[in-house]
Amino acid sequence: MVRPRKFDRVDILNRMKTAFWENGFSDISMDDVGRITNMNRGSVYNAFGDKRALYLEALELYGEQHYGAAVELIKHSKDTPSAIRNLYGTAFKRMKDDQTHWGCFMCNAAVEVAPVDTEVAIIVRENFDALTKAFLSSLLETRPKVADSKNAKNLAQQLTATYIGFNIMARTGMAKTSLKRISDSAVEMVTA
Amino acid sequence: MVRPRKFDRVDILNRMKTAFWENGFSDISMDDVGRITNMNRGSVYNAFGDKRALYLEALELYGEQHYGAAVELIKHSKDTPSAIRNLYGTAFKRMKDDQTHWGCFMCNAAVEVAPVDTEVAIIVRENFDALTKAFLSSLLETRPKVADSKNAKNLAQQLTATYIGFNIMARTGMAKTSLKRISDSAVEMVTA
DNA sequence: CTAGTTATTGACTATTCAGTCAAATACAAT
DNA sequence: ATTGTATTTGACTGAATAGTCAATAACTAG
Repeated sequence: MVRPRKFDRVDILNRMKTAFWENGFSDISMDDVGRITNMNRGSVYNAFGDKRALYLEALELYGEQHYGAAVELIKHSKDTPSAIRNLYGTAFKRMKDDQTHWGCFMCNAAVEVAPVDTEVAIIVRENFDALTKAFLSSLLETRPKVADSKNAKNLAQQLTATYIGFNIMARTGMAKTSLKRISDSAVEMVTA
Repeated sequence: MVRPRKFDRVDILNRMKTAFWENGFSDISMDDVGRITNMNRGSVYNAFGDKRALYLEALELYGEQHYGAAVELIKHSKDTPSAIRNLYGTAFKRMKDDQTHWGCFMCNAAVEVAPVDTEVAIIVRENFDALTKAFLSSLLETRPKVADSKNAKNLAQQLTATYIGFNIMARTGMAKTSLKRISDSAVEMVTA
């Protein structure tokens, strides 16, 4: 009855997730989008709306994938120190796969877009908060002594700030030996 | 002998520092620059070169002012816990003055420009490193027990990461009560 | 007062940008 | 095979972009 789509929506969003992650919102043009997705300009507008809507969907996908995975990883780690090791381990692994240093799309959105787009600001805060909550649960469940001696909520919030700072520093091309210090210190921080 | 300049170079750079800090590089046009500085387009090019050169000077000025001040503040605080209290105290004070949440120009540059401009990347890393060195000196000199029990270099690096994360989160408009947790936890971390 | 030097001015270019649209197309149900 | 419907296409628009330049203005040393 209808002409079928030539493209896979999820595949397109994954490609745009990567592109926006690397280059930000402003430095990706709709011409770039066409090249990256192999879609015609008009088809993109027909399928996704405008550039901002496309960015929003890509960012939400990133959140589900990366922050969702981080929360799960923390939840299923045997205790907070190993949760932190696992979390930073995946970040380091990604830096190896593609010699570039990408940092974190959510953090980039916080800097570039959140101040001028309340919807983006909300998404970013929600994802940060989810990470903090995961740290907090982990502490309360597996490190009650640490949680008690240090104010668990404050500590969880700082662990999120540390993770964000790590990703910003990674994006500047800072040496891995320096980056490693951050995760080591974070581990030490939650080790009774 | 020569026609004198109508403008004060330092004043112009301070204005542009604020503008780039708030809006980033891509979202400030040369028309904006003209409006912000009350300078004619051509005069800007004559005085500063191109947009990138202007951004570089503004960023370097920010580094001297803010990171320079932070390093001095840490150096002249009586110990690391109070250094951290003082550092975050100035950040909170600024957030009060202008109800907006600016975060940190250096962090914004790390995200938006550093990945595509090696000179900016170097400036950003240098400023981050200066902060880390200041934390390290403070620890070694005023908290030798903490420094010894925890690996001071790792800890100093994490304190910088925490500060960066704090500024990114501030830029998303996160509640001050949540932000306060970060600095409280950082203080707790260096309290023997 | 004049000459020499640099700053200012605003109009100009050529490019890039996000977004639009009418026409053509591909399919599947009948 | 025909028809109905959503998708694709590429040319189009108008606005915004960074950067240029020749003419003009302002000052001061002599």
